[in-house]
Amino acid sequence: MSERFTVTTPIYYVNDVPHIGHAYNEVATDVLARWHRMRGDDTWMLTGTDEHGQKIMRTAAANGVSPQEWTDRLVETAWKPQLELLNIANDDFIRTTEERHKAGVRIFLERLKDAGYIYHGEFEGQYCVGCEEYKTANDLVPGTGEFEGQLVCAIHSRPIEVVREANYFFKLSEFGDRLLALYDERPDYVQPEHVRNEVRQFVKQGLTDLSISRNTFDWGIKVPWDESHVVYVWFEALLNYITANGYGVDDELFARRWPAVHIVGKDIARFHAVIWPAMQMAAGLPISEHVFGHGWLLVGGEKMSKSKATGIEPRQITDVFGVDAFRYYFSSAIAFGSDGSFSWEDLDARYHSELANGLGNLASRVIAMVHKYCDGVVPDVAPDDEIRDLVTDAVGRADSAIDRFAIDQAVDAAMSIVERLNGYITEQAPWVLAKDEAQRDRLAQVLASNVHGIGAAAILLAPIMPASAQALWAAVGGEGEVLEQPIRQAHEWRGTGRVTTVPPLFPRIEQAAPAA
RNA sequence: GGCGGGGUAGCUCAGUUGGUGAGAGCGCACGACUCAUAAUCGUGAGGUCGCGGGUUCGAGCCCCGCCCUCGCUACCA
Repeated sequence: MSERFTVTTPIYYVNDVPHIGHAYNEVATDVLARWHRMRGDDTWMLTGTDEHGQKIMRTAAANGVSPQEWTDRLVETAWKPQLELLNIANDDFIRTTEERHKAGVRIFLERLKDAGYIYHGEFEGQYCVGCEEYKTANDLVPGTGEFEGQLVCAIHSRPIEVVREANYFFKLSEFGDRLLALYDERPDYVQPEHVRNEVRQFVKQGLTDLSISRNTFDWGIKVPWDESHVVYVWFEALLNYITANGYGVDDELFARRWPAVHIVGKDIARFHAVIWPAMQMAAGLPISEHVFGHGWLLVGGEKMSKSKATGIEPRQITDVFGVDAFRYYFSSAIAFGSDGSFSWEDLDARYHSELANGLGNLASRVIAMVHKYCDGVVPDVAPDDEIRDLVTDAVGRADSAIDRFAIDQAVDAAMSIVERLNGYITEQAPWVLAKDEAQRDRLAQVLASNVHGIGAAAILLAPIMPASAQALWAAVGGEGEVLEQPIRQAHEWRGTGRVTTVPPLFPRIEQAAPAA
C-alpha cells in the first residue's frame, strides 16, 4: 500500500547567505522525505533557488558580472555545497533561471490569462529596491544622516523610489470565498493550527488583486504576450513547485508528482496558503496537499536574522559536532511548528546527554558485552516480551508522528528505546548473569533483547542521522543499507547474528563551544 | 491600532473537551553499580503555573481587565 509523497522546501533567494534557518528547513524536509522512502512511498523531494529580481541584477552588476554568471556562482559555491554538507538527499534542484521553469511559467500565465484572471492596470507605489517590494506609509520612517528629511524604508534605512507602472494584475480578490471553503473542508491543509488560524483570519479580512509584473528592469521571465514586462519574482517563484514536475510539458509525470506538500517558514506560509492556492484554483490545478509552516530559530531570545548578523552558518556547528548531530539536534530539540531556541550550550548538552552518553554509549556497552560473553555472536533467541513490546510500540508511535509532521516526537519515540535499554541493562546486570553458568539462557535473552532494540532504533533514526544509523546498523549485524529497511517493520528486522567492532559513534567533545 | 503566539521548577519546554496533593528532559545533590564513550541506574531537590478580579463544588487550563514579550499587518527561510 505504498503511496506517493512529493515534498518541497521553499526555493531560496540566491543572494542570501545560507544559514541555519535555511538548513533547518532543508533538514526537516529531508527527514520527512527519507522517512517516506523507507516506507516504500513513491517519494520526491524538491528544493532549489530563486534567482530573478532587481536586487540580484544590481548585485551582479556591482560584482562586474552578468546576472546569470552571478547566480551560477552562488548556486555552485553556496547553495549546492550546503545541501551536500547537510547530507540532503533531494531528488531535484530547480533554479528559476532554468528553461524548464521559464517555459512552465509562460504556459501557466497564458492559461491564467485565457481563463480571465489577468488584467492590465496601473499601479503607483513607493518602492524599496532592498526589499524588492512596494511599501505602504506604515513601512516608512524618517531618515537620518545623509537621508535626513526624507522618508526611508524601515528595514533598509534607504530612500524609497516612487514608481508608476502599468502592470498586469492577478484577480486574487475573487478567491476569498473559495479559499475559506478550502480551509474549512480540509482542516489539515494548513498546519500547524495557529498558522492556519492566522491565514484564515487574513483571508477573512478581504483580499486585493496582486500586481504580478514589472517593466522597470528585465532580469526575470518575460510576460509571454508583452515582452516589455517581466513576471514579478514572488509570483513566478511559487511556480517552481510545478515547473519542476513536468507542468505543461509532461502530463504523466505531473500527474505522478502533483500535488505536493510544502514545508515553509511560518512567515511565508501566507503566500503558500493564500496566493499559491488561488493561483492553482485559477489555473484549474489540484491544490497542494499541505502547507506546513514551521517556526523560527531564536538566538538569544530573538529571531535569527541576517540583517542583525545573528545568522549562524551550519558549518560552524558541523565542524564541531558533525552533520548527524546537527540534523539530530534540530529535529529533536525543537517542536516542529513552534519557534525554538538555539544555543551552543543547549546543543552541547544534548549532544553529550542524548547522543554520546545515551545512544553511543549504549551501542558501545552492548557490543562489548556480546563480544565478551558470547564471542560476538548474537544469541538467537526471542527478545524479552517487555523489550519486544516497547520496540513495537516505539515504531508505531514514531511512524504516526511523521504523519502529523511531528518530527520531534518521532525522534523521541526512537530515543525511548535507547533510554529504556540503558535502564534494562542495569536492572538485568548481564555481568552478574555471566558469572553463573545456570543463567546462560537468561544472559542470552538479555543481550538479544538489546541487540534487537538497537537495530530497530538504528532504522528509526536513519532518516535523521543517515551515516551514524548506518554505522550502528552494521555494528549490530544489520545487513545492507539501513536506509533500505522498511521503517514500518523496523521491529521485525533480522541481522547476520554477529556484532562487529565500531569506534565511538558520538565521541565526547571536550573543547569549549565557540562563542555564540 | 488590528490580528496571532507566548509568559509553568536554574535552563528548554509538556500540560486532551476544567477535577486524585502541578509534570518531563537537562543541570544540581546524594546513593547504587562496573558491561560501557569518567558513561549507566535510582532517589531527591518544594515553582504565588505573568498580575488583579469573576464563573464553578473545583481552574494552569473558562470569562473580564491589565502588564510584559515575540511575530505578522500584503508579497526575503
